[in-house]
Amino acid sequence: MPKRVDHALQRRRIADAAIAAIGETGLDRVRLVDVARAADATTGTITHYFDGKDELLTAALERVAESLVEGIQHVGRGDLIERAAWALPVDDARRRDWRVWLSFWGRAIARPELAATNNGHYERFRTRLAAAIREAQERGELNEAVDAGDAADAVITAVDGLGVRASLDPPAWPPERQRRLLQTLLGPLLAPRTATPTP
Amino acid sequence: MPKRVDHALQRRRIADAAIAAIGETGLDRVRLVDVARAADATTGTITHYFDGKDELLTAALERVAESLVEGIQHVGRGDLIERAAWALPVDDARRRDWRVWLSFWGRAIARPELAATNNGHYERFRTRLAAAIREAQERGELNEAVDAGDAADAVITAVDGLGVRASLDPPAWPPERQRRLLQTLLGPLLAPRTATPTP
Amino acid sequence: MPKRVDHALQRRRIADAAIAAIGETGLDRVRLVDVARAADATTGTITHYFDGKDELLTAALERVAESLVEGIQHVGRGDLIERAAWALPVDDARRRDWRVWLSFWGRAIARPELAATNNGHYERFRTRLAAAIREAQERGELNEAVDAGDAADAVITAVDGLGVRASLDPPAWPPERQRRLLQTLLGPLLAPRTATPTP
Amino acid sequence: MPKRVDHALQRRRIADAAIAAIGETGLDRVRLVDVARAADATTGTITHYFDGKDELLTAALERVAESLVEGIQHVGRGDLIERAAWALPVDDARRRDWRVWLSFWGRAIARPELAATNNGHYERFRTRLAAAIREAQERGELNEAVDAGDAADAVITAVDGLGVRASLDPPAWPPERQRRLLQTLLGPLLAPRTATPTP
DNA sequence: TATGAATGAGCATTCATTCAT
DNA sequence: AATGAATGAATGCTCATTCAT
Repeated sequence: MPKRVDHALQRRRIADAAIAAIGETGLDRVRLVDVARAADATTGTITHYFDGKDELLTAALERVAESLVEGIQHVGRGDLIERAAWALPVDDARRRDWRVWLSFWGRAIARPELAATNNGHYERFRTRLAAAIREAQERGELNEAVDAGDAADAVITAVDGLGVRASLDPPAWPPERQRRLLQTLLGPLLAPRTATPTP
Repeated sequence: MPKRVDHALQRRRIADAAIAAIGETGLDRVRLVDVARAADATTGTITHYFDGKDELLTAALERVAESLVEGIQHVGRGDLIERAAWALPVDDARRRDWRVWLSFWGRAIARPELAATNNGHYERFRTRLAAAIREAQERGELNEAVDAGDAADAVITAVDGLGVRASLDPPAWPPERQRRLLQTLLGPLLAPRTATPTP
Repeated sequence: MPKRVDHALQRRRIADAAIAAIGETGLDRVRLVDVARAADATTGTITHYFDGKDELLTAALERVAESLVEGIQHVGRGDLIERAAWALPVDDARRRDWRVWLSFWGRAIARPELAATNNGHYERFRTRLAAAIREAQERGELNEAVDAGDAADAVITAVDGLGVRASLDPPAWPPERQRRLLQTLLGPLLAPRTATPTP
Repeated sequence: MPKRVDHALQRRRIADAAIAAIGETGLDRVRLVDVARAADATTGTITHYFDGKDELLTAALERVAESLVEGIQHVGRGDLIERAAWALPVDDARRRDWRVWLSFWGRAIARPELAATNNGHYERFRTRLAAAIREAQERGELNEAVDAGDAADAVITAVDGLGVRASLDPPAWPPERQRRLLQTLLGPLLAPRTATPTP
């Protein structure tokens, strides 16, 4: 009887190895062998599960996006800003994801398909986030004067901006500082109406 | 005597060509020939002025950083948020710069020297920005309750986050939408104190 | 399972091809493709077995040194000078080795590591030779008045000097002439004392 | 009035610079710029005086050969072996010449014209040397039993063999050791017959 | 399935040579 | 005569991909 292998599982295993390798070597420099080594496999095996390097790399990106979405969902309910803070590069796993995420931006710049994938992810983030914001507004937890879609964009923007900065200069951006700046940025905007100006 | 050439000028010319080529082809894919073609020169000429591809590419990054700093300074005084908006990918030149800037982040991830250069630029942005904010606060134009350094970080973060998003999905982010979101994000934070809650 | 290949054997095969190519084209002009062609392989394959051109070339040198040492050992016992003559460029194989050997001298001139390798080989030649000479002296076959180390140096010097000359002008130096000159040079020095003429 | 330049002098100056550069960088690695720098000129100037790199390099070799011949002649008369010893790499100038000389052997291996030039030099050395030996034999200073041509070959061979060894491992071969070995090698062969031991 | 040897296109880099000034 | 900017051919090296076992 031939060795029974879970195809999907193997793909995930290798994609994770790719994430590790990218974080280590950089997206522009990872070789298939690097990924192979990280997956404790050979390049031949990788080719067996992925149709070329590009597909593998894209799979790695998908993995990161998934992990982000899943993660945020599991953070459970609670203060919106706190939940958003979970996505920042505040621990090793998150930092690793950010390094990959960031690298793909540069790549997407000149590759419409990649950009499209990326934008799709953002679309999804935005939709979910807007829904959550609307609910919170209805519960009176957030400023109701702000359009939920705009607020979602604001959150995404703040997280992205912070993610970039902290990913490139981790020593200067310990988790606490990241959280504080996120609060500084989003607090005044999202705070319940009573905090809003009265002309 | 051979043709007299302004060395520094030539370097700038070629670095600009590199920016164009990167914006076109992507940092990870530009070949020296692409830059050469864009500069109306040959690879040999490039080697004459730069010590290899890496040096050329880094010079391109420097050029972008310069152009950003210079640009912002020339925007003249006026509303701080308006001035910051100038740096967003709102026109062709700015979009081009952002494409390059963004690409380098992915590269810097795995190259400490590049990351250091990048962080140096940010340090400088932050310092200048904080000074400007402090002045504005003294003139009563900005919320004095916010620490100038924190405010500077907030502005940078917002601009970066927006830059990323708009660079990867330009059709969805016309200049007006970018400006509006920037205002949404930073307005509440920087608005003069008098505008702050009263009841 | 992929084709099973003896790594060491392949390296030897390719190194031999390099020797052939060097002998043909000259050390300063051999290209990787030349070696590849001679080995009936591609440059990619060579890179698979050697870490760059330098390593390949050095391996070729090692191979020549080995073949020389082995060869001399197999010549079996007998007259010392006759055995030394075996190392001269007197047949195709030996001529080929000499062409390579010679070429490396010029290279070693400006590369300390190469010079060191070279000197290491000489050290070994000298040690073995001196031992052999000492034994022969004890058997009364050689002049006992000469220090074995000095005699070894003399033999090496004579062989080298002749090797150079004959390698660069083979038509003028048929094997017989080489052997005769070697005998002329070393005979008087090594001949048993009693063999010296008494008028 | 245009600058008056001694064409031949300039050629010599540049050829000498080439010798220095070769000794420094190695024949296989010298670039025209290296020579230019050593000559305190530019590559353009070199092209002006030499018809390409090959011609320059060959001129350098000629220079070395000349300097050797001239030198030996100026050593004046006296013991033949002592005069030959002058040509060994025993001082900086001689060492420099040897490095160049040696390098050309490797090159000549695969270039018949170079080999021919080289062999021409040897022919000349041999002729002169044989004449000197014949004279010395007539004066009774040298062993008359040896053919002058053979003796000349012996001297050349010994000097070459020693030159190689000492050039590649100068620390191990101080002038004194070189001279001693030369004496050891050639003494028994050239010594006047009466000087031979009689047990 | 998995392996890893072999391939070969792609590219940066080096450098002799040309030539306008 | 001299300069040095510009050229572009030559070549080593990298690495994704293929495929026999």
